Amino acid sequence: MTIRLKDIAQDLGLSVVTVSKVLRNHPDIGDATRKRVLQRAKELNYQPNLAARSLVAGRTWTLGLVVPDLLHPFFAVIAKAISAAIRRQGYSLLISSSDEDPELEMQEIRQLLARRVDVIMVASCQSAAESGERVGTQNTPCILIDRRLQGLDADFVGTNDVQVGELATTHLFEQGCRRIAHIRGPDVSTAAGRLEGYERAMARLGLKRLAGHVVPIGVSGDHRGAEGGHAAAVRLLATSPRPDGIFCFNDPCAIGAMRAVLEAGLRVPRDIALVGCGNFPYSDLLRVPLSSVDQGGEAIGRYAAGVALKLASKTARQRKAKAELIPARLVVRESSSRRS
Amino acid sequence: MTIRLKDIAQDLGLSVVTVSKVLRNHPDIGDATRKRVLQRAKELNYQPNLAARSLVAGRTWTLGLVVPDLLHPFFAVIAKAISAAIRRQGYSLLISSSDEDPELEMQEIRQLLARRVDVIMVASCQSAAESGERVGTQNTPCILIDRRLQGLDADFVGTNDVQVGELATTHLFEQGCRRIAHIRGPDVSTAAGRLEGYERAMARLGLKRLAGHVVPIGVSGDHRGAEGGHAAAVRLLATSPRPDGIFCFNDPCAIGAMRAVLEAGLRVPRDIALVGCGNFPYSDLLRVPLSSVDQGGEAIGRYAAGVALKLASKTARQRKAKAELIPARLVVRESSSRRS
DNA sequence: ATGAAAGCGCTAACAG
DNA sequence: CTGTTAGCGCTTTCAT
Repeated sequence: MTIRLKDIAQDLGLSVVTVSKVLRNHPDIGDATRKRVLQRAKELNYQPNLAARSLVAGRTWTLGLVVPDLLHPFFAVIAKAISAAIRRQGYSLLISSSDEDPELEMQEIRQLLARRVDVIMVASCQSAAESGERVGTQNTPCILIDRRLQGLDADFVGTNDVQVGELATTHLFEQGCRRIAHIRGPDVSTAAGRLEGYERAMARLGLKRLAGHVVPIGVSGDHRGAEGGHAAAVRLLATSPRPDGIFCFNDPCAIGAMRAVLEAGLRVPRDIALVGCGNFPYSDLLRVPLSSVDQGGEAIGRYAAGVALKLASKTARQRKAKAELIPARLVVRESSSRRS
Repeated sequence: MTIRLKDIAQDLGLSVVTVSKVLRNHPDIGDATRKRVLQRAKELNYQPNLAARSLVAGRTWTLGLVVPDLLHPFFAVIAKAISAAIRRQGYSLLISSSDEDPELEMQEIRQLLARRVDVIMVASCQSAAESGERVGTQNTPCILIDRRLQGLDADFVGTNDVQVGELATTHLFEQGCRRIAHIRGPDVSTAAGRLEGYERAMARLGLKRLAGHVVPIGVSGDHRGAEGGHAAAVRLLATSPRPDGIFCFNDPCAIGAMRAVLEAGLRVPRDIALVGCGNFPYSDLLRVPLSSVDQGGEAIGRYAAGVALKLASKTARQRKAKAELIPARLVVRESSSRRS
């Protein structure tokens, strides 16, 4: 039997209210009583029933997080950072993986709503084209992570994706690349931002975007990203003139592209330089260590947690949704070092 | 305002109970009423308040999972598999990372207990030597994942670690290695099991364990595993005779060891063959693709979820704790292929 | 400084 | 078939 407020009250010949007050540090309680209660509570290892507390308080001290894939290090690091940041405040995190399936994502969100989490954070896999109204979270505050959604007025925390594209493209240029191609991602805001950054940089650098040098990855879902990157790179290798640098919209894609380039008997970075995005933990252990743009996943998680806690304490409700762009950072490795 | 049973009851001129019954498919309800209720509930997008339901039911339909590090792909895959398996039954998963800190782990477990999760699953980072009594979960059922604990009578689901050691060692032998070394892990049950497997295999194969050929990794925590593996390998390289094969207790460790070997100007696998454990997602993209023993993380997660659901439906309480060993599987790659 | 009463949203047991 | 009563464990007035 798990012990209740009532048990320790009866034990001490007090009322439940008194005990409750002591346990929540309510001021007007006699010092003697307070000590007795604290003592007994510890002895019995009393744990307040959060469900009961939630029922009356109307909040659960629980946050919800939905990510496309927990196995993906970028989302794992975000989840971990959030978890660490909210723990100290007594919050817990309900995490679910949508497996890059928009339907499943909706279902998970509904589940979180039913559980009355105080805030929902979601890295959505809904196509950016369809309006974000699908992800309605009623009056539960919602924070979009990493990927924006049209038509949903929610806070956003994610990478500055335009900057990602500019950083990568400019770097390739500086390494001597003049025919810079781009393997673009699926229809989500991150891919669009990176493409835009690529295009801006190309324009600024006075480079022409050659025919067939921007190819879509075709398959979505990072678990299949390497295959997609491979296929896309094969198409790029068939163009003429051939690219001498490729900015891949993420690391799995870049890894697949690298394989395609090497299989074609070309050298990385000499013949074709590569830059990815995500800065996978083991990027520097690859056959050719991969240059990559770091998205600052930990900072994203930390920042999102901060916003969530603010939203959860519901004082500041009804304020305008804000977007926070975490700066990206290029990590140069061998795959793009042509002038060492 | 989130809508309640009462709202839709008043709306329809019914009692709360009737509505409640309809929503839970209670049999004896008039067909007409049932339809009206269902209709209205959908219109209003009614979501039952799980907190209230939990309070009366005494269960939360929530499971807790504590892992040492969510970033670690092995634990991420387990979390993902559990999440997917329980979702269909209407359960959710509270996940927390203990950061390989025993104190934090205890704290997280307490938090989960306070939240009255139906079952706690924990991949503990408590040292195996200290008795598992620290991880007391009162009368909340507990499932140990991956790592066993002395003195705690809980279900266990994890890899057959002795088999891991035997598989790896035997394989190195078959590849022609005769001076097989082992970098052993920290004081947790998995490391002990793998060491035992190594020793059994050595004995069976008639090999002598040479002086200094079993070295501890020194640092714990997988995030620092590569450093530890590097340091350990450096020590191994200084022994005489030098090993010609190393079984590393996990992949990060093996990756560090590989770096040490290559830095010493030796070749992998020609001079020294390497086998790790964990089968990291990107193991085959390393400089020298790494042979590794796959622990069947997904199967572990699936199986643990099954046990948890059984435990949660509390019918079968008080049965004896059982251990389920998921078979390991060797994945051979270049780092140990000496006879191709 | 302490306690009695009421109620959070829901369900179980029984009555009509 | 439908509704009444009671209560899950806790907190919030409001008396005392």
